[in-house]
Formats: sequence, structure tokens, C-alpha cells
Amino acid sequence: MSEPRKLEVLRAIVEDYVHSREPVGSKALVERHHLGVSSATIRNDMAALEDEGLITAPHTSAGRIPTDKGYRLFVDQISAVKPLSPAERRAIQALLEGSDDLDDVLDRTVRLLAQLTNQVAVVQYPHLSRAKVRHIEFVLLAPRKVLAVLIADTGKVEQRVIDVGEDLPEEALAELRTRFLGALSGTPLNALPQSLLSVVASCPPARRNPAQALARGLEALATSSREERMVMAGTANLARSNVDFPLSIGPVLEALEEQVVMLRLLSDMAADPRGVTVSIGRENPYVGLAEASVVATGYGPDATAKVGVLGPTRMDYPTTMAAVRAVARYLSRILGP
Amino acid sequence: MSEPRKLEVLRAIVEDYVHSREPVGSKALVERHHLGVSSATIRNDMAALEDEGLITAPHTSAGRIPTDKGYRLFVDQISAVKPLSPAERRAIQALLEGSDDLDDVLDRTVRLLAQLTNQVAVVQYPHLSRAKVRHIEFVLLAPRKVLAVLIADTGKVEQRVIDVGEDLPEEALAELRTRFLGALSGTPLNALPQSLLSVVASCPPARRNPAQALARGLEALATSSREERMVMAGTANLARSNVDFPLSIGPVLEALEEQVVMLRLLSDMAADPRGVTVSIGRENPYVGLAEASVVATGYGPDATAKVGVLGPTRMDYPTTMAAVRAVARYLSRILGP
DNA sequence: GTTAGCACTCGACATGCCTAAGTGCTAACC
DNA sequence: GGTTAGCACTTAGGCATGTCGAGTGCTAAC
Repeated sequence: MSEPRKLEVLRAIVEDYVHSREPVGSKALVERHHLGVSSATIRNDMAALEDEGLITAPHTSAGRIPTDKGYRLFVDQISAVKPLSPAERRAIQALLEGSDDLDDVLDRTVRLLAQLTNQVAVVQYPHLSRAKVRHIEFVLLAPRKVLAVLIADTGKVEQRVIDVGEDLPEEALAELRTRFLGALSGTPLNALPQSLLSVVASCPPARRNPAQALARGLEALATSSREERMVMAGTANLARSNVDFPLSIGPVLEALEEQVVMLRLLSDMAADPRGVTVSIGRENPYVGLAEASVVATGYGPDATAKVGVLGPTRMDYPTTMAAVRAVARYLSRILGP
Repeated sequence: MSEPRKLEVLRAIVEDYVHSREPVGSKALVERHHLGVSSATIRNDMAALEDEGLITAPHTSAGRIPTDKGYRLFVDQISAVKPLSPAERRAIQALLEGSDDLDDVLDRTVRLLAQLTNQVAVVQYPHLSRAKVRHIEFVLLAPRKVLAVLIADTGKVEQRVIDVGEDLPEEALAELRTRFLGALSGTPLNALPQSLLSVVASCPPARRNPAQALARGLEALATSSREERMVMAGTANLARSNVDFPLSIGPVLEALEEQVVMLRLLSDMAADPRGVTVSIGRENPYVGLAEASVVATGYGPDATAKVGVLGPTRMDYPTTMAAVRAVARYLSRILGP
């Protein structure tokens, strides 16, 4: 029994199953792919593959379907990255033009990716570690509530309402604003926490408490804002591939709605040497995604922000991986220098 | 054949069908509801109701189910608003506490509403017509791209990237910023277009073009920003009531994803004397929502922003309407003075 | 206007049967 | 040893058939 042929058989099974979404048997296999052996031989190979936990039979006398482990092997060792079609290239190219706003670019990207892959696409907002403080604004909303706005020179705007704990007259707030702005303008966001300390220290004792509250708020803005938001598209594609989620797409929708879950998931996906990371079925930390796979990769200057696709375990990995990778590259190019 | 009893029969059919999601027949009807007549009489009434297009039979010998028109009559004339359970009241009360950010409040509201109704909840961002300009910031992103940020005294922050059409040195931009800010600070947002005209006019001719571009951008921010955003929750509930969407929930998900569609839909729903507006099945302008109903109402000072629920035509209207109304009231109270 | 009764229709379900697909195993083959 | 052919066995799925129950519409009587 030759080892390479066994892998070839697994590859054929995965490809056929992805294509037909039906268990694939030994005979159909030798017909569709011209392996030079008979179906009986394939049967032996398949039995071996089943022993290794790479494929499984839904019931006696049906064909085999790949297991999560089988997909994993397929993705890691067998599949070749499929080149994109010219039409797809063109669609991605079109993104380059007329790109204005960050929001705008991400929105179009995520829609495009959803359309290319016929699945749910997710894009995380880029992390702007090198950004510097451009402007700080405090707005008095109610006697004790202050809206803090932080504008970075990259164009990112973050806001948050802060409870300063005591009544603060308008003039006092204005004074604090000039103080903060004067000291912090141009500070890189990741250096903000330290700088904030000295600003607070420099405040007169009477203003110390509200200044402290504001500083905490700004710090939270600078750090937590990093990767907390995401945008997605193509949820309707889930419904089309309804069959692929035996139970229901409910849990998947829940996961998508709980953005925290998705963000954690994306962040946890370690960088892969081949550039695209895949998380298959039960490998996913979230139980609702036990029948889903996520294909993701980083983009942007240091590839910390993620872009990815979510679909059924039974997905066309080579094509999806190619699309994700291509989109990430173009995205990096657009957002780059 | 008595007219009031006919309505009573329609009511019973709607209620039973909503409860059991199965066509309801004459015999079951007289058993469950103690109407004082026999099933044969009910059959006559049902035949009449069918002639009027209020109910229909899926096939020859099944019970009847309400049509869109039947639901409409039910909602308009028959149903009584169901009081909320104490638990529900308590859940809504809890919203009042710890309410900080506008984003925060809306997020919690929409989740709560989704949970209360077991359906998809939608909340439109409130329209802030009385807001005034608090601050304007221009950030140079690239040689010709400027990020404009508009901060209102209500705490609303809007941003947009503007192409000024020509290279603009940093100093020139700073000069424009002081000019704009000086002239516009404190201007009500709805008076912004006029004020912008005079600001542009006051600019030296050399700066006229970029100033014009910036003014257009700000104007767009002030007007379009009004009600363009919404937040939603509970899409997973769609999957649970999968059966209720005979074809697929795909089109519904598409409609939800295309926020423009939903925003139009919500805006178009005229105010109803009873406080809650209902749009049933094919009454919806969007074809993908032909099997869905939307229950919505306004909230906030002038009730222009909408909060609502989307679910299958076969939904528990009285309860849903009560929940929407209650949530809208509490929301108004929180955001009010 | 209401009721009882009856013939009729139709979906849902069970049963039995058959076929196609596929497996595992054994014995022969190279 | 690896490969093949052949065969007995299993099972899902399609199909025809029969039965049952729910429900309707209609007519005649109350």
C-alpha cells in the first residue's frame, strides 16, 4: 500500500465531497480521478485512512466523508493554492480605485470577499500602533459626564463618555483640555499611558481627581480601541449553505453577533508560514462553530489586524485561501504607504 | 351569521396558529375556545372569512391560516395590547441603571428587545436636530486627503475623508480650521448649510476651492449623519424560526445586511395613533421581506428615530407590540432630559 | 341562522419491496 | 507484499400501496 497514493486518495475524497456534498465511494473515485488502480485497492486505502481518523462513513455502505482531521491534513500537506481567475483579480483591482475613507475601504473589502467566496467575510479594524495623537477634545454632556474624543493623525477617531465623579464647570474643563492637548499632542498612542501620568501629576491638586478620570478614559481609548471593532458581510450566504450546517445556522449567527467571540477567534489564530491560517471545525474554541471553518490572515503594516472568511467545514479551502490571501495583500497595499 | 362572532373566529384562528404554527380547523377551534356554537357553524364563518381574503387553506382538507390581510385586521381591530410580565418590566427597568454612553445604551437596548421578543431587534441612532457644532477638526492624511471631524455638543462625533482636489500645506489647513471653527462654533447643525456658504465666501480666493470641498464634506456630515446608522441584535433568532420562512432566511438576512433597506423601511413607517406601527408581509416595500413583519415605533424627543422588531408574519403581535412600545418609552426616558 | 350528518379530499404515516451504491473479506494473482 | 476479482452483506432511498385522521362543503332538517 503506497503512502503517496493514500494521500492522493484523501485529496480526491476531499475534492469530490466539497464539490458534490455527498459521501464519495471507491468506485466513483476511480472513475472521476484516473488513479491507475482498481476500486478494491482504493477500498483498502480508504479503510486505512479511516483507521487513521482522516475520513469516516456516515453509515454502513455509504461513501466516506473527510473528518476535521482529514481536512487539516488536506490543508496542511496536500492542497495547492489555486490561482485566482482573471475576473476575480479584476474585481480586487477595482478596490484600489476610488478608495477614500478607511470605513469605506473596509466596507467594500468585506463585501467583495463575501462575494468572491460565497461565504461570510470578516474584517477587523486595523491596529494603529504607530499612530500619534492629533487632537483631544472634551465635551461636557451633563454636570458630571464628559465626552472624550481622541483623534489620531491616521484619521482614526475614538470617543467615550467618562464620569468625572464631580461637578466640573465648563472653564475648568477647557483648562484641562488645553493642558492635556499641550502635553500630549504628537504622542504616539502606545506611549500614551506614561505621558498621561505626568500630565495628571502636573495638574493642581484641586483638579487632580477629574484629571485622573479623564486620563483613565483616554488610556482606555488608546489601548482598547486597537482591535475592538470589526465589520462583516455575507451572512445571507450562510442560509444558502443551510444544508452544510446539519443542526442549524443559529449558533453560527450567535457567534457572529457576539463580536467579542469573533475578535478573540481571529486574534488567536497564529500566523502561519504559508500566510493564511485555517481553523477547522472543532478546532475552533467556540462550540457554536464546531461545524464551521475560519480562514484568516493578517494585513496591514505589521499584519496584526485580521481579515478572514467563515464557512462550513465542507468548503473549498484552496480557493478560499487564495481569495483571502489576495484580498489581504491588496488591502495592505491600499492602507500602506 | 353574526359579524362579531366572525371576528372572534378570526381572532381565535390567529392566536391558535401563532401558538401552534399549524393550520387550524373548525373542530379544534370550538374545543379550545368555548364559542357557544358547533363546528359546522364555524365552518360557515370560516368560508365567509376565506371569501373576504382574511384566511386561506394551504390545501383542500387542512385547516386555515391567516393571510396578510387577516393579520392586518387582527392587528388593527381585534388584538388588545398585552401587558408585560413583571419579569419583563424588571428587565427593562435595569436598562435605566448604569447607562453611560449612547452606544452603550443602544447596544443594551437592542439586545434586550431581541431577547424579550425572541426576534431580530433594530434600533436606529437618534436624530439630533437640536445639536450644535462643538468642534471641527481637519486632519491631513495624505497630500490631498483631509479627514474632517465634526463634534456636536450632544456628544455625537462624525467623520469623513474629503478629497480637497489640490495639495494643501499643513499651515493652510490650520488656517482654514481656525476660520471654520471661529465662524461655526455653536451653530445648530440644521443651520450649518447656510453658515457654511458665508464661511466659504469669506475665504481668500486662493483658498476658495479647498474651502468649498471641505464645506461640502461638513454639510454632508451634518445632514446625512442624521439617521444613517443602526444597530441590531438577535439574528440568531431567525434561524430558530426557520420553519416560518418557507423558502429560506437568506433574503431576510440580505435585507438586514443592507442597512439602507432597513433604514428606509423604518423611516417609511408612518406614525400610528396607537403608538406602534406594523408592516405585514407583502406590505413591506422590500421583496425579500414578503414573509416577514416589522413592528416599530419612534422614540426620543420627537420620536423620529425608530426602534423595532422584525420577525415572521406568524408572530405574536400583541406581545411584540407591547415590548416595542415599552422599550421605546424607557429609551425616550433615558435619552430625554 | 344553526346544526347534524355524510360523502369526499388530501396529507401524513406505515408497510413492503426493490434497486443502487458501497463495504469488508477472502482467495487468487503478479 | 501489494493488487485484484468476486461475492455476500448492509443500508438509504425511491416507489407503490393501503390506511387513518383531520378537515371541508353541502344538504336537509331544526
